[in-house]
Amino acid sequence: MSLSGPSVSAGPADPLVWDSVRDRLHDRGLRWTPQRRVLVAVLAETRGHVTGAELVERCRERDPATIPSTVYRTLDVLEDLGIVRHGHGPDGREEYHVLPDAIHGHLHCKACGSTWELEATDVTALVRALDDEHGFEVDLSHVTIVGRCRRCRD
Amino acid sequence: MSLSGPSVSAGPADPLVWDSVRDRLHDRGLRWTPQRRVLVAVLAETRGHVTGAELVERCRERDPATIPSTVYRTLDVLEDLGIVRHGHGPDGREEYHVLPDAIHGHLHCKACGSTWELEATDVTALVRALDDEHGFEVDLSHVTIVGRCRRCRD
DNA sequence: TTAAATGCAAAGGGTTTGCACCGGA
DNA sequence: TCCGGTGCAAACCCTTTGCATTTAA
Repeated sequence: MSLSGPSVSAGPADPLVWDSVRDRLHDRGLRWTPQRRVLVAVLAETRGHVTGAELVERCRERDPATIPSTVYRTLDVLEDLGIVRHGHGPDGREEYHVLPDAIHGHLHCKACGSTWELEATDVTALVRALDDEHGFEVDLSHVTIVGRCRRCRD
Repeated sequence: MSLSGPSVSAGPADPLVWDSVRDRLHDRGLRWTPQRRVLVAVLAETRGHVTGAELVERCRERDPATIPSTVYRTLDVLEDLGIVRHGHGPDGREEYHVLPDAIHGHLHCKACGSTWELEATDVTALVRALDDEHGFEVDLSHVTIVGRCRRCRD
């Protein structure tokens, strides 16, 4: 488990992954537009998870003319490409995970609102048990476990 | 884990629990109104989980004059009494769990949409590991794990 | 009597949709 | 040229809030 702060942490991502987005769109006959460039740029400096609304907001910082529906439609496309995944956060909102090759879930403290990443190794036993006993295949990227963190338990 | 069907299963609950609601409200200086009677009656024949919207709908079946805000406000009160709990389902909506004395989470198949209850024993290892390693106390009633069930994995 | 609860209406928030126009390839 | 994308606006859905009115106790 790694601390990721109350909401989201950001940092530069592997440029190669993002450079390829254009080509992957072209391969499918889809287009590389200025609006998509903005969203991809935003995603490239995002680590962890963000809500759709947050992405809209960040795109607007780069291009005030950003339209929400365009962002959401592009997110759909990028999800098809496997570049983002979406799940639902503790507040029930759409939550996007960037670069799901580092698949993880989330731990959320309902007392202080902090969120931590939950790595695959943390839930190995659960994943294996559900598979063995019920044949259920867990989609970890979609998991958010709510509770209280150590500090808030006092 | 117990099968609960694609959405919700219903059945008669322990009458004693529901009879006491009136008294528990009175103990707090709160009131036993016709509208609350309707909601409690609906909850009494509900097992598992329901969304707020579903509860509004079922109340309307009994009393077409049902107002959503009243239902949601009463749900808040009942949550204070520990009679329901709420979390967030796979679609991100408010989801209420009835009679949390049988606390459980949920398994949701994103392929067929079925939902199963996840009992405490299914996640013992996870709960213990998170506690031991990170001091995190899991609120199982808030957990929904998404993935694919045995049938849909083919 | 009187604080709690209701009804109504309106706002709220994030997300989705329809449709005419625009513009990458 | 032509189909995919965009902008805009409106719709959507569930949920929450404010406020005057009603009602349980």
